[in-house]
Amino acid sequence: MFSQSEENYIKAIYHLSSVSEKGISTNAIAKKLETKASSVTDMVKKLSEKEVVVYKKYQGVTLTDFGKKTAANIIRKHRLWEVFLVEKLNFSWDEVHEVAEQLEHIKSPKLIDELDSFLGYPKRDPHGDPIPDKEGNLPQIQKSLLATLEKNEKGVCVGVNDTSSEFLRFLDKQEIGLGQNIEVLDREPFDDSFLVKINGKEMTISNKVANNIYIQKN
Amino acid sequence: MFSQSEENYIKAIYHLSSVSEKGISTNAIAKKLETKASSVTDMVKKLSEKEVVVYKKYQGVTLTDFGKKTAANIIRKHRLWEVFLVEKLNFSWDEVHEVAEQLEHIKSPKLIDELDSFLGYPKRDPHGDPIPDKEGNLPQIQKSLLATLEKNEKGVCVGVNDTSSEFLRFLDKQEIGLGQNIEVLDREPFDDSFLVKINGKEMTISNKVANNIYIQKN
DNA sequence: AATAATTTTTAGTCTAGACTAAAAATTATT
DNA sequence: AATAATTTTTAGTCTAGACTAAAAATTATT
Repeated sequence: MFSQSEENYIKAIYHLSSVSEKGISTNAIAKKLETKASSVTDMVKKLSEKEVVVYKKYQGVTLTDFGKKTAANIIRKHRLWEVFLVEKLNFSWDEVHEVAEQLEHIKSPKLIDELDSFLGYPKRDPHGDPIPDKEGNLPQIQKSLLATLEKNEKGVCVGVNDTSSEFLRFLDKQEIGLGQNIEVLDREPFDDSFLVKINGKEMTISNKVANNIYIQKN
Repeated sequence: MFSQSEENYIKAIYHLSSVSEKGISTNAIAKKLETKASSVTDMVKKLSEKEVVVYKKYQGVTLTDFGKKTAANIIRKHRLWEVFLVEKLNFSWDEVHEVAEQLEHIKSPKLIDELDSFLGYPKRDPHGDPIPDKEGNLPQIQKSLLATLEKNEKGVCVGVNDTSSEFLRFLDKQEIGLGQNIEVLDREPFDDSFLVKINGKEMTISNKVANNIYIQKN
């Protein structure tokens, strides 16, 4: 059994691992968790004791298989709760994150199994991210950043990179959402912006935005 | 905003207050929370600082109006989550307590309002206890312990005193549940047991059990 | 290769919330 | 009313998890 604090570290390391592939630095973890590197060093030693991570001084940290499974389980809970909030409690996708941060720490296997069943075994959370199964397997869908599409390529919006309320509310305002068809009509070299057709509507999209929308090509 | 620990103290004091009416002793609180009186003294000073309780050394503790409202809010959350677990997630009434103990600490007014609405604004939790409204008002129904009924008195089972899984599972086994009609056919002076008819079925009930079932007389 | 800059760890503190043992206050008993 | 028993508080510790400042190690730069 892990404390909330330990769980937050495990989750942070997991998320950082999916980007960098090799040892995660204490600094990177500190930044993600808005804490200090010295606090991270302490915690990482503790997690190493508990066989959650492998840690060698000055070498950064990697999750063990046990650690990965633990992380997947926390993320499973987080994402299932997000689905619940949006589908059942009228939350919008930009409101769910901080509540799910709390709910993910609730300890009860029955609760989460029943919730999964109650929600109809959803495969994705409201931001398009896949929900790990009970064993911690996370179906990896292949998706591309909108920013990587060439002129005339088409696809469906399947996820977002930035999940901040600011970005999500921006998408709502632009009426951009999951499941919509997107076609790149043109790319503007001057500012790397995109002329796209989203759900039949033409619009210009900045490079920053294009770097935060995931597309499944078709 | 209160810590989980502070919330647990507030809740404990609230529950003890409904029994005793006057200053709650640190010892009583310690017993309820399975901690030591010295720890309680410390916490009670802190809660007094925060205007949640009135505390005079050696005089016990009483909740302020603010404290009562805070307590009612925690209990509201606890009981709404219990309804959710039973109605939506197939928990039985003896399984909900410890999960609700965790869920009651989740901080999100929207969450709890939406949950209330999603559940259809329930008035009672699965054990028959009333759910405080948003303002902290708790509709007090008048109910009597089965043990206080005279021969030939009748009523409906509306609640339980002991909410331990052991007792609740015992009631399940005896097929005794909320909403059922109960009639006292006879009282046995020898062991203070009761001969009752519950839902048409005659049975003998010990004094201990009769002291843990609430009846609304009719 | 030596030095400078950066990152990471160590050593020492702090706070919340628990604990034990002893002291102080209250309540019960003679 | 004095003493005994009980309850409550105080004083001092401990642990988890945070922090700062300094030391040590690593990495980058000349």
